[in-house]
Amino acid sequence: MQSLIEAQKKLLPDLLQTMQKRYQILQSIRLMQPVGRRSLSNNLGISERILRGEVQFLKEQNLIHIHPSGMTLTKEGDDLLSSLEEMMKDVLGLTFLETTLKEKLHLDEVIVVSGDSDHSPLVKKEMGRACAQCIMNHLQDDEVVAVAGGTTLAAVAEMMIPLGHRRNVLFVPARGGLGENVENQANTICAKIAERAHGKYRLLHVPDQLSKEAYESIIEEPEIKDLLKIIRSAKMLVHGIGDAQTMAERRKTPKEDFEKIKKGKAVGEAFGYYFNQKGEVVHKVQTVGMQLEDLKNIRNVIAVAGGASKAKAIKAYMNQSLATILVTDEVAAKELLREL
Amino acid sequence: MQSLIEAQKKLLPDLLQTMQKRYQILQSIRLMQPVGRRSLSNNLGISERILRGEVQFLKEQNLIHIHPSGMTLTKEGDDLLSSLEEMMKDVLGLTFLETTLKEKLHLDEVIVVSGDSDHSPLVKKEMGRACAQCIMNHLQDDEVVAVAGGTTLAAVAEMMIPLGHRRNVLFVPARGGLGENVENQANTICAKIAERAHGKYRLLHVPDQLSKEAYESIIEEPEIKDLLKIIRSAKMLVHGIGDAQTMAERRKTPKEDFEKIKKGKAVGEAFGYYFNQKGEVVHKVQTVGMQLEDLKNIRNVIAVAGGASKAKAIKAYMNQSLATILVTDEVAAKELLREL
DNA sequence: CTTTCCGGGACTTTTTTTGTCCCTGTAAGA
DNA sequence: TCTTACAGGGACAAAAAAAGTCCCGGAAAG
Repeated sequence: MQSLIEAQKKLLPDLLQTMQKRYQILQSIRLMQPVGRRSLSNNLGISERILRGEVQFLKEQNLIHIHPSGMTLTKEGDDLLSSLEEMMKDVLGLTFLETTLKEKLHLDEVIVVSGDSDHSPLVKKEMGRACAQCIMNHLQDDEVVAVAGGTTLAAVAEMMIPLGHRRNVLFVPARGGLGENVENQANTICAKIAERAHGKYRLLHVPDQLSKEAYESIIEEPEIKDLLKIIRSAKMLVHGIGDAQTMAERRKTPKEDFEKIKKGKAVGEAFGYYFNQKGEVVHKVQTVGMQLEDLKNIRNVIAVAGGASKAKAIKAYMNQSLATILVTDEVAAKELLREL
Repeated sequence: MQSLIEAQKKLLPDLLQTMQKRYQILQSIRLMQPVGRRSLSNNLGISERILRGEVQFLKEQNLIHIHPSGMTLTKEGDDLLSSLEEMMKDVLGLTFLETTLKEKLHLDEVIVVSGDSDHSPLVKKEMGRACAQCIMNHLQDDEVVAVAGGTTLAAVAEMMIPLGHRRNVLFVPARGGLGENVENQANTICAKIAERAHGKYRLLHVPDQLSKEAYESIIEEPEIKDLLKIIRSAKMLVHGIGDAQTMAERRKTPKEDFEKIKKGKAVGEAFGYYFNQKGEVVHKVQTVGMQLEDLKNIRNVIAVAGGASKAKAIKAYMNQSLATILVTDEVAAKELLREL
């Protein structure tokens, strides 16, 4: 197989290029459908005219459907895209990144999508799609899935796919409020994911920034107590990884905590924990729900994060070696590999 | 692998076409090197200008070398071509023909080259090349190879490759004169093959059309007797298959034999034996050397024949099921398959 | 009912491909 | 030694394909 590609490279050097272009177009259509030429060409950075040519071609191949409301993938196009996925990973060298990272980080699985999620929202969506697919691959009947917050998880939620045959899956937020905006809160995302997956969900309504006393009293509430128990029984946790400073700024972080994070030289953040380069916890947001020490009991801990800006954060978090699966993008993967 | 090709067909429909074109050009250069643009374009049926473009491309890819004396394959080009061979067989569906024929004809091996040797001398050469390669694949040290005559075998001789590491291989003609012209006689071809292979050879000098008495006396000659013994010890026989009528006409066939062939409804011929549709021998040219009944003792009986015109002859001969390997071309293979 | 996208038609410009003609150099045969 | 045939390649025009530009009618959403 590799030799075929090598031979083809020799015999048709621009084959790869063209193939990749069309693959990306199909991929983008899948992510944005139904979508028009203009917005698509904007997103892909291709001139509209040239995209039009490609679109016409794809239409002739019966890979896309053209509506007055926009373009959609046909069944055939969707199938083709699926079967193309692993080949393109090979072709683009993503398979190499995946296997190497998997070994070096001692993970069960690494998924790398092509591109840079810092620069293209589509790549972030694609990462979300890959993560959604990954969740489904590991999810079984009657299981609880804990979901964290953040913009990346929002992308996962947006791209979530139905549970299909899986029965009785419950989605819960991993932890209480962390000071995020509503759209990035674990609660919001959890609900959205569950809806898209056609699964059940329960939310954790606790105020942000609890005082010690309030914290201790709230965890005694029967309803909360019950839910916290469920959260700790989760078989799967899905969370993002953020740059420490960015996260601290985005959230309504109290001054003294901010100083603590700064002094501790935190570089990464995940579900309320701030890590320094060595992976040591320098600060944790005080809230209910899943705690770091619970992670070792969870079968699948899926971390999702991409973009060159997050490479350091990912690396720091990986030093904790609590995650079992990493979903990332090309630039982050390369950056990670460069540093290891 | 097949799915990759399928996907590529969808995404780049003219990929196959272009790839095949360039593959054929490379293949033809290999067969004709050193060769100029004009003769090459004539042979390929491509306009000279278009070939020129391709040639330039291939040069830029370092696949061919351009000399004042003509174009040659570079090492890289030759390697590429070799590794491309099996892929193209897959792509062009020749693998399917090979495996199907192999089963239906109960052979050890079937090799199908692309094209029609009736219409293109290059295809005949390619068949010769494939046969030469095949011979080498099965040949071992200290073995005797018996070689028949005919135009196809002449092509094999022309494309013969050196023995390489194989030691002490002896080439001998399979049978005595069959009435052919010099260039198609087993003796001539045997010598040529041996020379090209850098092997030894011995020739069988007996007149055509022997009378019974002459036949019986000649086989008592010590030198002849010795050689005949060697011929019968051959581990490999390489022969062509001809259309009965064509062969009878080409050779100086006596009237009564001609009638016999005609009345027996012979359709095929191989090393002096004429077969009817059922594979029954209706006439044999009286001469010394290998006889039909000796074939079952030979490890590798390689039959080489191509072109739609010979499909019936091949089929007839295959009913004898004495051959172990068939080297043919695409049209003959398809025709054979259609009839089976 | 208006606004906003949607696809697609039409035309020009640009680039690439292909056809045509001719030149110079080399190698083999006379 | 000279001729001849065939090698590759340069140059340029014609043709075709691709890309840029502008604009239109129609469906859907607000």
